[in-house]
Order: sequence, then C-alpha cells, then structure tokens
Amino acid sequence: MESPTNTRDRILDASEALFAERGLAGTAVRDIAARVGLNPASLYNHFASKEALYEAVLERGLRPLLEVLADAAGKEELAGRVELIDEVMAHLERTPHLPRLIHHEAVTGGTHLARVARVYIRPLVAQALSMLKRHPGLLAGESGWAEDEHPLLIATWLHLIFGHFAMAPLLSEVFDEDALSTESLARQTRFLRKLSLRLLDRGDSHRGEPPDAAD
Amino acid sequence: MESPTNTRDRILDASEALFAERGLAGTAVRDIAARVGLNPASLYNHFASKEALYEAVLERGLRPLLEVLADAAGKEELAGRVELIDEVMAHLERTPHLPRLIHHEAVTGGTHLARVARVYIRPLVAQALSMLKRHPGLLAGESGWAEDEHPLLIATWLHLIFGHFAMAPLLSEVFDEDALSTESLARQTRFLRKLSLRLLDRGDSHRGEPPDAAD
Amino acid sequence: MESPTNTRDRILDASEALFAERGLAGTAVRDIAARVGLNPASLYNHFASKEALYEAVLERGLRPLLEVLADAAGKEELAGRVELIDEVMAHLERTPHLPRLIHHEAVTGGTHLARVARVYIRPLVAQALSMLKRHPGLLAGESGWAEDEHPLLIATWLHLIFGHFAMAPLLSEVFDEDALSTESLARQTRFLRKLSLRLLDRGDSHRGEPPDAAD
Amino acid sequence: MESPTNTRDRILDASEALFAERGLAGTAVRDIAARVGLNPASLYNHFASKEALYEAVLERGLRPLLEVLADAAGKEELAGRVELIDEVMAHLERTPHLPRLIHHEAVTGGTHLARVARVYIRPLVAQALSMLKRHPGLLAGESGWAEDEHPLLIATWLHLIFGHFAMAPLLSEVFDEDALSTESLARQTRFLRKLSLRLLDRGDSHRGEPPDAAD
DNA sequence: GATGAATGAGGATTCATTCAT
DNA sequence: AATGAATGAATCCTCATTCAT
Repeated sequence: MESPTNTRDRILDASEALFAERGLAGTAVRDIAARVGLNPASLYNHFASKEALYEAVLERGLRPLLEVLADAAGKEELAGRVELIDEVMAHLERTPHLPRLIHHEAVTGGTHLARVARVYIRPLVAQALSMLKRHPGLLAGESGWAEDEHPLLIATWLHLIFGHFAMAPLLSEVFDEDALSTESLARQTRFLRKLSLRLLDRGDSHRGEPPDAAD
Repeated sequence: MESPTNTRDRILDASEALFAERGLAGTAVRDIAARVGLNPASLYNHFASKEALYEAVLERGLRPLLEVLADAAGKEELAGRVELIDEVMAHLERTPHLPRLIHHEAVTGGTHLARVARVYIRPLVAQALSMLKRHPGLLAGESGWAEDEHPLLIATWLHLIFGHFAMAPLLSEVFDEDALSTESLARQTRFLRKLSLRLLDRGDSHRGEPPDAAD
Repeated sequence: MESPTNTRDRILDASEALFAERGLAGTAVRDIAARVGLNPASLYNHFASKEALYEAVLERGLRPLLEVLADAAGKEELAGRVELIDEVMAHLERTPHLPRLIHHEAVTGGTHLARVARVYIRPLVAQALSMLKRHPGLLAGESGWAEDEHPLLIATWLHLIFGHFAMAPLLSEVFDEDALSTESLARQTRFLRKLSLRLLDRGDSHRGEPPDAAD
Repeated sequence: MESPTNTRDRILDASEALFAERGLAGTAVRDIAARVGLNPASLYNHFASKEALYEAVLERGLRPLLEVLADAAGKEELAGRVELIDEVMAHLERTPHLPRLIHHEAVTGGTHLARVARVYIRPLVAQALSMLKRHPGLLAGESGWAEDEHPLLIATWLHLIFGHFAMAPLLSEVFDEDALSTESLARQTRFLRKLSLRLLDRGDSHRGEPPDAAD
C-alpha cells in the first residue's frame, strides 16, 4: 500500500481507483494522468491505450487474488473453508477497488468478462465445488443441499464477499457506516464465517461448536 | 412488457436497457436515439437532458419495485417473509435491467445514489429490520443473530437477490447457463427461500418443516 | 465554378483544394472546416470521416472526367483524337486540382489507388488502346510503333496532360510563368496536338497537313 | 546500394523511402526510427529536425542526379542527347525514390520547391534550351518547333522521365506490370530515344536512320 | 551514440445539446 | 413532435521534440 516510486505502478494505482469508481467509459485518460501528476501523453509511454491500461489493471488485481484463493483451496477442507473467507476478506481489504472493478465487468458484460470468467473464476468455482462435495456436513440427511444447489452456494459466497466491497458506497449510505472500515469489515468477516457454518453444518453441529469462538 | 407505441416509453425502454448494460457514462444519447429509431434531437422533446432521462429511468424502475416491497412488508411476518422473496424475484424477472441499474449506481457512488438510498432503500431496510426483530426464530438462545448482525442479514438478501440479476452476465459465463432463464430464476428463488429458513429458524425448526415443500 | 450555397459542396470544394495542395496526410480537418467557415465537428454531419471525405472528393472529381473521356472516345477516331486532347485540357482547366489529387494518389500508392486505377483509368486506357490500333498512321511501315509500345504512347499522353497540371507549381517556378494561366494552357494544348500528330502520323502526313491549322 | 553500416546513411535511406512513399507530412519520425531499428530520440543525434532530415534526403538525392545531367549536357549535342536519356534513366533506376520525392515537392509546392527549382533545375533547363537551339533538326522549315515551344519540349522529357518513375505505382496497377522492373525501364528508355528522334528530327531524317538501331 | 520517459501542441473524432425549420 | 445542421467541449491518441541518464 506504500505509494510506489515506479511510474508504471503509479499509473496502475491511479487507474485502478478511477476505473473502480467510474468504470472504463466513465474514466478519462486525462483524469488518470492528472492524478499521477503526468501529462496524458506520458501514459502512452507505458501503456498502448486506455484499453490496454484497463486490462493491465485487471490483470494486476486479479492474479494475486487468484493465488490467494488457489492457495487456500489447496489446504485441508475444514480449516481451508473458514480461512478462505478470512484470507479473501483480508486480501480484498488491501485492494478494495478490485471488487468494484470486477462488478463493473460483471454487470457490463464487457469484452474482458468472458476471458476473466474463464481464466480466473471458473477454475476457482470448480475447486470450490469439489471442496463442497467432500464436505461432511453436506452428506447429512434431509437438511443438506442437493447437488444442483451447490453452485448457488458458491455464488452466495461470491455475492456476499464481493458484493460487500463492491456495493460499499450504497451500504455505507444505507447503514450510516463506512462499509470499508476495519470494524465493518471485521464484522462482515465474522458474520460470513457464522453464516457459512450455519449453511454447511447440520443443525446439531453448530450447536455444540459456537461459531464465533475463533475471535 | 409489450412494446409501447408511446414515444416517451420507447425512449425509456431503450435507455433502461442501455444504461443497465453500459452505465450512464458509457451510454451515448445517439445510441439511445438509434435504438428508438429517432433523431437524437428528438429525445430532447421528451426529456430535458441525458441526466434527466437517467433519473426518469431510475424513477420508473424503482417506484413499482418499492411498492411491491412495501406491500409485502406490510403483511403478516411469517407469510410475508417468504412471499417477499417470491414477489421481488417475480417483479425483477419482469424488469431485469433494474438491478444492473442499481448496481451501476451503487458501485459508482453516483450523484443519485444518496437520494436513491435515502428515499427508497433506507425506509425499506428499517421496515425489514423491525420485521426481523419481531421474528420468533431470532429470539432463540445461543444460535440466534445478535442485534448488530441484523443489518448484515438484510444486506445478505440484497446481495443475493439483486446480485443474481445484476451479475447475470458473469454468472451465465461461469456456470454455463443463462442466469436469467425462467428455470434458473426459479431455482434461485427456491434456494433463497430455503436459505432464509435456514438462517432465520433454529436448528430444530427447519427439521420439522421441509423448506421447499411449497413447490 | 460559382461558389455553391450547398454546405456539402462547399466542404468538397475546400477539401479538394487542400487535399490537392497538401495531400491527405498533410491536410487537417480543422483547416478544411476553417476554409468553409464551419466548426470541425460540423463536417461530420456530412461525411463520416476524413477518409470518406477524401473518397468523395476523388469520386466527384473523377467521374465527370471519365465521362468526358468516354464521350470523346466514342467519336470518330481521327477527329476524336484531337478533340480528346482539347476537351480533357478544357475540363482540367475547370478542375485544376484534380490532376494533383490523382498524382498524390499515384505517387503515394495509397489505399484508393488500386480502386481508382481499376475503376477509372484501366477502362480508359483500354479504350485508348483500341483507338490507337485502328489508327491508320500506325499501320505504316518502318516508322510506326510496335504493339508493345502502344501502352507507352498512352502513358505519354497521361504524363503530358496530367503532369502539366499536377506539376504546375514546379513548372511555374522553373519557367517563370503561371503554368495554369489561360495562355499557358492554350499553348500546351496546341503543343500536345502538334506532338500527337508528329507521333502518330508518318513523316509525309504531317507535311501536307499543317498541325496547328485548327487554331 | 549495398546496405550501409553507417547510421546516418541508414537513417537517410529509411527516410528517403518513407518520404517518397508518403510525403513529408505523411511520414512519422517514429516510423523512420522503427525502420532503422532505432529510438526516435536517436535520430536527433544525427539530424536537427525532421525538416532538416528531409532536406538532407533531398540534397543527397538531387546532387548526384544533377551532376549526371550537367556532365551529359556538357558533351557534344547529338551524342549527348541520346546518352542523356540513357544516363538519367540509369541513374534513376539506382535511386528510384528520388522522382517521387521531387513529385511530392512539385505537386505540393512546398517550401523547398522554390529553392530546388532555382538552384537545381533552372540552370539545367537553360542548358537544355541552348542545346536545343543549336540542334540542326530544329532549324528545318515548316515542321520544326517554334522558339516558344522549346520549353515545352524540355518539359516533355521531364514529364516522361520523372513521371515514369514517380507514377510507377499507378502505371504498375494500370498496365499490370511493375513499372520499375529492369525490363520495363529498358523499354521505356528505348521508347524515349525513339520518341526524341521523332520529335527532334525532320520527317526524312528518321527515315534513313532507323530510330532503335542503337539497341 | 543511444534510450526511456516526459511533454505541449495538435490530430481526428465523439458528445450532449441547441435551434431553425 | 421530428429533424438536419451546427457547435463548444471533451475524448483518445499521435506528433516532433527534449532531456537526463
């Protein structure tokens, strides 16, 4: 988070913030340049076009997130599941623009979306699905989730994690509290863990095991 | 949803679709005009500016949605809770652009957001909160939700309902299925009801009451 | 030549002059606009792009020339031959920018060249060749032109007619006389007729028939 | 014509080709640099400006050509006349970009044109005119050329020689044969000699002296 | 000599909007 | 209510050039 001396990175930082805030179309190259303290023409010494800059921003933001997810997903299921939430939330707290960027792409159905979805998100979802399938709580009788509901569970986490960051402006407005504050994020993280246990474990499991004992 | 002969409505329809797809900044007046089969100048016979048109689109989309919500919220709690999901999902299915519009606003933190939030969403959230508070399942002992978690529960529904529609382009790409298809929407609705029961009722309550018996 | 009231034509006129003078790359849209007394943006109400404008200029200039040539070529050979020169020179005198435009294209080998060559010039050359073949003077013995020299004869006329107009700036500078003045053009026309007779008729033919008797 | 190791010459070569192809305005410094495999900034170690580079290209191309012309013009008239054509054609074959460069200048009426015309071309034309005047064939009776037609004869050669090279892209397109091929150039040279004789000698002279016997 | 980075000026084009018709 | 033409401001980007390294 320390401000980089490297021009390229400073451009990427400024772009990330503005693209997240206003979207690709709503962001003027000149505004990015101004924020970096650079002549607009200078940006073109580093990126071939606004479009290319946008892609670089996506790439730079998505790749580390991907790695966090892949790492966590590789661990033991039970532990990984909870830690996954923690780590993703922690990571996003450090790059809070990213979810909004993704939302812009997701909502817009932009050119990059297909690529982003295929390269980054699909493998992740696949991994998450296989994790789910091996989860003991799901095998249980009548209270479990049918197999065709598993994707919806995955989507639920996506919505709740990314949505919280992406919709932060709205949530802050509605709930009168900065949704990106440390406190708010911690609360959301706790809530997500609790909710996850509640969704994944049978009725009796979350009775003997207080969900937020970890804090 | 039959195509209107009224010019003003045709403009609103075209605008809604384009604003939802590309956001305010990404949508050109001339593109709206072209879609309506009109000269761009003619739009100004109906709306004072692009901005005014955008507000009219928001207004036209939000008001009926809020009426649906207000209506449902006024009913008996238990019945209302489940029907609320059904009705909102059904309503959004008929105006599928709306959630994306809201998301654009929410993510962008646009000028209209504050107004939209205060006028439309806050009262709703307040109502929902009071509903939650009176819900019997929440009174229960150690497994319930603390009062400061109630807003997060409300947000959960917002994320899951609006998110599903708004992120439809991404979800479709990732899950290889049109997220706005009748089937997909029905499944999401069923899932939401089940999830709601699971979140709101004590462990033993959802055991005796099969969650998707309603279908 | 009277200045047109029609905006589109005024744009074409200004463009023709500037494109001829400076070439496509050397001409700024804003300069065209300024010459017409218009905002640069207004040009785009009439032409989709600078490129399209350039094509329209070429088209507007070439088509009538083509017709002049086709008309003249359709007439009796002997008469036609001499009149062809006269008419082409007279036509070009009225559209003196055209040859420079063509030269720009010819020298640049631009994108349009292939089309211009195929659509406009090839049919013309073909016609001229067939005219040449039927010319009696060419049948004659040792002093005639071999068949593979016929294209070079055609090219000779092209060079002399179009070259005179296109290179007018240089010729004026070198010969201290405006190459596009009525007088200069008349002289060049006379010269071309004389030269043509000299090239096409046997030695004795141009003795009994004084070449510039027509004036 | 072997590719030079000298950077300055490599720049001049690349520039000559590009200036000839696209003209001064149409050529970007960066394109020249790219063709040389150099950073644009490096060009400025060798030439003060694009303009200066252009002038250097003109200079480098024109001076040897003029020496050829001056040399040939100094010789005996009759021999020189025919050899002049040969030598100029041979020289231009080795620097085929030059005529296009000159045409760009000539057609554009650029800043350099006046200088080029006065310094280089006028003395040459003067010399050629004096040659013409002393030519015996012109003294002849009614079939000769009046004195005010002499400049037009000079111009004729200019048009035919330089025009052939400069308009090569068009001619190639129209006549379906590379106008700069060895064969095509040889044919044009032969044609020019024949045409010269035909223009300069009386009717009976070119009867006893077959024009292309020289080949 | 070479280069990466920077820049002011200018390039074509798009945009939302106006206005006379 | 509709439109063609006009426009000032902005858009992305290119250009020739400079300069520190």
